Amino acid sequence: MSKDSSDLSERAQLMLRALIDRYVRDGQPVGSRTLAREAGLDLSPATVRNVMSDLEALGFVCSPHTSAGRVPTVQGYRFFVDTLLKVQPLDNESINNMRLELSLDQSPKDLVESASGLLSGITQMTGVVTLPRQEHALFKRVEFLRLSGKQVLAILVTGEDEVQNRILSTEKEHSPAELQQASNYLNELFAGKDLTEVRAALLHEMQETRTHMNSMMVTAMHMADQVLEKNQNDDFVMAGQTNLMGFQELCDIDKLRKLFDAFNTKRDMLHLLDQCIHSDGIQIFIGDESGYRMLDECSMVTAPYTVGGQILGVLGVIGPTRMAYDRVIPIVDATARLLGAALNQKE
Amino acid sequence: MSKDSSDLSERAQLMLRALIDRYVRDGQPVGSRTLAREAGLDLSPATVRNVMSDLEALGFVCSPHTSAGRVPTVQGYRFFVDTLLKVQPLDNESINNMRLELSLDQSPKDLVESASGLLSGITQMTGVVTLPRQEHALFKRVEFLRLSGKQVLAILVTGEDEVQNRILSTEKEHSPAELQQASNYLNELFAGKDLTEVRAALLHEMQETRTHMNSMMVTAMHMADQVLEKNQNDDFVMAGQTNLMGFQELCDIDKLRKLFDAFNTKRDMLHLLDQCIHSDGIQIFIGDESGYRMLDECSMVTAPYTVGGQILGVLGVIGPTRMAYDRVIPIVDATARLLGAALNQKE
DNA sequence: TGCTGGCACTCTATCCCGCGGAGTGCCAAA
DNA sequence: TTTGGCACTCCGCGGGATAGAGTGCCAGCA
Repeated sequence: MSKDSSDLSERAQLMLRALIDRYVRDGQPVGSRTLAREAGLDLSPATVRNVMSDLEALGFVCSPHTSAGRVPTVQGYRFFVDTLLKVQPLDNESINNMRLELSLDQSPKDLVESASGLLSGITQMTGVVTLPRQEHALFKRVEFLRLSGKQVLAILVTGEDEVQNRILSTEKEHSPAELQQASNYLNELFAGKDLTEVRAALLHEMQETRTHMNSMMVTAMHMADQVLEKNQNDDFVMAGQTNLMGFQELCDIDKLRKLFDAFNTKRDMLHLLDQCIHSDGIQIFIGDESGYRMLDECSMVTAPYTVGGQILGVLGVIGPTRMAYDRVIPIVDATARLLGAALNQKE
Repeated sequence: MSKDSSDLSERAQLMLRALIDRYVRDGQPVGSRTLAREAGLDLSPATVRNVMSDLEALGFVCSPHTSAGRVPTVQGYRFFVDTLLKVQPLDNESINNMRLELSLDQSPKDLVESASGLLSGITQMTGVVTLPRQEHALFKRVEFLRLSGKQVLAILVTGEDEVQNRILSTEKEHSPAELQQASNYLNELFAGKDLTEVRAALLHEMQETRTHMNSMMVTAMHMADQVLEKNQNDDFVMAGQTNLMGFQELCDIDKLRKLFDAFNTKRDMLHLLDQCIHSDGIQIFIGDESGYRMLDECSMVTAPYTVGGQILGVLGVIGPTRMAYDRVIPIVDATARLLGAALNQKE
């Protein structure tokens, strides 16, 4: 038999799958006797041991100590996920229940909360969902209100009545009439475009036609620029963090603390989630693959969610490396679809 | 010696204080020998034992088992806090550092975050701060923007440029001109009043002068009512939850989980914090005094923060029952003052 | 009357020991 | 290639034994 992992004997693959199945179920190292019974291959423990030895040589399993059974390694899980895994499709009832949960009349923010709650509720692990990016939302209109002094309140209405406001500091005081002019000008110019287009148009206008602009237009452009500048929706929502406290592999207070600290570090989490937004399907980080130490004992299964083909964000599940990938993957997948659909109805 | 706790012998009080001091420091039951050394009373361990026996009879201390030292009970801490405690005033440098942290140009929301971070950072426990109530904020103006259909965006500007917006559903479609009229009317009527006054005036107007109102006024009133109705700022910010993972008394995964779940239950936490907002000074819940099971092993020290004599919210620290109250109390107190001051500058 | 030293007692934590169970690796036989 | 057998290893557990810490009580002393 070749030592090349790419054509592992079918029997060995079966055993690896059985071993992971079993280990995922009860978290104990799996011995040859158990596996012989479990794998359904009608082999003796001794034979199983030989196969296990091969799998160990390939780095797919290892034993915590001499006389314990075997445990899957990160490479083992990886191989399993990449080539052995058969996901269990979700039954319609579950999907309908999920759809129901996401179909109530909710704002995008609420939808994201619900989705994250769903993920953690169903998987009994931690759910995470980024807020939808606004880049491709439609510019509907902008209004400016004069506050005190040089402060101006900008109100940006996008998509289907999503509202954001920012307070701008202007160089001089503007009269309400001036502000009205500015907003009229911008609304005419940009109505119906999406925010990236608006941004591009803005840049273009400011560079090319600077000479043809009167002062009102300059002001308007300048304020619009400020409004769009801060328009990064870099945030996410988590749910069910405490679910992870139930797993023995995380019962160590110290690991747990690192993990929770990581959860609270927005910057790192966003960076991690950002890595998933570009792959256009399910993405799986197993153990230390994420590159973040605090997630060493954890895996993350993510999927981007889209509206009209545009990726708006990512969602996923974080749990111990020993998770039921075949169950989690379709759940993440379905949630991403349903969230996309729910957001679509709003927009 | 009388058994009445109100006039515990001075010596016994000294010992109780010494015991709590010591126990707070290292978390181990305190024995008679240690205490004899510590209390500075030049007594033999045997004498100390007699006093301890009295303290135990009074319910101020107890021993985890026959041959362990003594540990303060909730009643012990309570008596200590109520009558023995001498708070250590904060040195000016610390206060200045804190003031610095809160003096940057920040929105109220950011200030609250900073305050909560301060509390958790300095005490190495968990900080919690409610968002400032808006009830006494000044009504500055309101604007209405027509969105699609019967949706109207209401923008309420209060205090020093605090902005809130709500989306209202109206019964019929209003033209921009109608909305302008309505906002003009309300702005004239309410400018400069605080929100409770506005609410009261609104109620009064709607009941008394209904007959004299034209339809525009009715609309305006109705919309104002909707705007104010949802204006409850029921939220809080926590920081440093993971700090609590460091304490042995909470190393039990199960307790920890209950605690964290409690933290995530907004409703309960708000209810708890609400109980503190009415007492006009430092409030201390020790152990099960809060009435919430999940906080049984925890204490909470809170103080309301005020601007111009009005209580705007509560802040505090949550930590193990075994906390250095004499250190925590002045920190909570100072933070409340500083946050009040910082908010005052903004308003 | 209050303080003290002494003494017996109790309870815990820790180490060590021995043992059974589970599982492995290797080997020789089928 | 598979299998049964066998020796070996390691973990986990229960059972003393022991040391340490601390208590309660008592009798003596100021």
